[in-house]
Amino acid sequence: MAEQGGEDRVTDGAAGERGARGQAMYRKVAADLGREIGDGRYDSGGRLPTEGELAERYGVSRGTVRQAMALLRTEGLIASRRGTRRVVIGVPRPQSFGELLSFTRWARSTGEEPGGLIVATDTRLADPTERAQLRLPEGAEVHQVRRLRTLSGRPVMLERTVYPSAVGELLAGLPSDTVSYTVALEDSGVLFADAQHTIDLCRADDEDARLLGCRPGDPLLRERRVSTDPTGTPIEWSDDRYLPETVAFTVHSSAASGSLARRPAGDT
Amino acid sequence: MAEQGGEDRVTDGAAGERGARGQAMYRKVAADLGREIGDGRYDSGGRLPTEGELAERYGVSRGTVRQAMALLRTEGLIASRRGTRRVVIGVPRPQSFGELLSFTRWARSTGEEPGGLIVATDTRLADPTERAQLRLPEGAEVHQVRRLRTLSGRPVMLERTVYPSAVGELLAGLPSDTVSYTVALEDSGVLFADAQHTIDLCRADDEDARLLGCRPGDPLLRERRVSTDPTGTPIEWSDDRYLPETVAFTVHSSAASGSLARRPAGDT
DNA sequence: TAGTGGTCTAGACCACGGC
DNA sequence: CCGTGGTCTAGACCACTAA
Repeated sequence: MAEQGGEDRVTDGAAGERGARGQAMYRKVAADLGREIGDGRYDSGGRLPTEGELAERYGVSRGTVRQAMALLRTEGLIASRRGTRRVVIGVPRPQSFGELLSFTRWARSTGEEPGGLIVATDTRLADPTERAQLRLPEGAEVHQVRRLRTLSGRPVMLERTVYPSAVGELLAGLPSDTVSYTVALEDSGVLFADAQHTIDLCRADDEDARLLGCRPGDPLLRERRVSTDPTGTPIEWSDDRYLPETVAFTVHSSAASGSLARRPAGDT
Repeated sequence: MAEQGGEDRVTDGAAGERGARGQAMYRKVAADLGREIGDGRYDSGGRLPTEGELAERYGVSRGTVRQAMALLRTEGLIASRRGTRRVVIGVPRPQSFGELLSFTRWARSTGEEPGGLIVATDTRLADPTERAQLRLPEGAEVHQVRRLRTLSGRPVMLERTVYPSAVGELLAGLPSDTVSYTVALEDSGVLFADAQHTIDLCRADDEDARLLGCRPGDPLLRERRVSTDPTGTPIEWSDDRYLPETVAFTVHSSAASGSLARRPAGDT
């Protein structure tokens, strides 16, 4: 009767239902509840079923239900305290991690047509900042790509991304009309697992202005990001600058965990 | 030998060490490891001890160690996969949830002297947007406060915060020189548990310009936020506008959970 | 093949909220 | 007082990585 599982694809044969794609049971429970919340089955502020009820409904133990709840909590859908049932505090954000890292995926999810015009590519020695961000040794090379990103033909963002040479070599072999480097990398087995973002306001330099169609000194919303693969190895460092009125970032934070922070302006 | 615990203050008598302030054991383990990571005891990219080692070191079960690890993971300090030890991918951010919501706490943590000049207060019927954000019924009243925030006397941010009337009444009774409303509210038993933030770029209106000392139309970094208490009830809705070069926001996101999202520009 | 984390179970006691 | 979530234990099997 033991019910164990891998993250993907399960040999199965064990008891219990399983998510359609063989996902872990706690993920299925979380996904189901998230969907129900999104469908308005619970009012905002409404009470969820108890752990015991859910455990019985899905035929799992309380621990598994709690794992599902922890997921929903970090996603900002529910709040919980001892003594009372969990309550709904938010709706599912349709944004996946993939859509956050990939301009192409994000654009498509909003119904727009993404485009990318390569402005320049460059392979050279990493400077000290790049070495620090990508955790590279002295003398290491990096591959830089600058691309103008468009939504339905309209310039929206200028992207300057630096990759370690191993990743850069994969990119160099891609067809020149590749829209999404992120997707291409994932197809090559380079998986994105974590990212650290810094969001602030900056001023357009000459290149920004020329490509985005604004004037030097005009304000831009800047997102800088270091992404790492599942082994913790940095695989990209990017500086993305958006024209005003094109994008907003949303974050959930909670006393329980907290991934958002405010910092004095400065570098990195 | 059972080791259970409340979140604060524990009757104790049970086996095992406890954090100095009677915190849960898994929080102590997480805090210890976070400190060690911050002290450079593990290289970035370095491997952590195994679950078993940590369980033995602290005299707890593997489940408790895993709870601690889950915390460190959501905080962006470590990455983990099946088959290999966890690795360090980040350093502890000194920002607590409280410092994120309270300008005063944040300023002090950076060594600056925070100030707040009340520009206006207002009690009136909530407009439809405010009712939606704070989940108030038609006809409900809100209390609005506008304050100019300063760092060491220098204007930095203009804060427009709307509170439900119950909270507003608490604020109305405060001394006029109260620096931190957030701290005052917490002292009154109004606790902050969750917040949903939206970060984008906006243009200074006439009031912004007059108070912040810039010109109308100048760019500002805007953070809008709805905070809820542990019961899931919204307790504030705020629109904070920062002068450029004063602040940056940092966020960690991961494939496992994800609290950051990118959205097309628009309302809320 | 051995080491290590991912998933799950079954049961226990406790703290808190609300009736 | 009772319902509910928070914390913890002890043990199990599995999937994945690396030697």
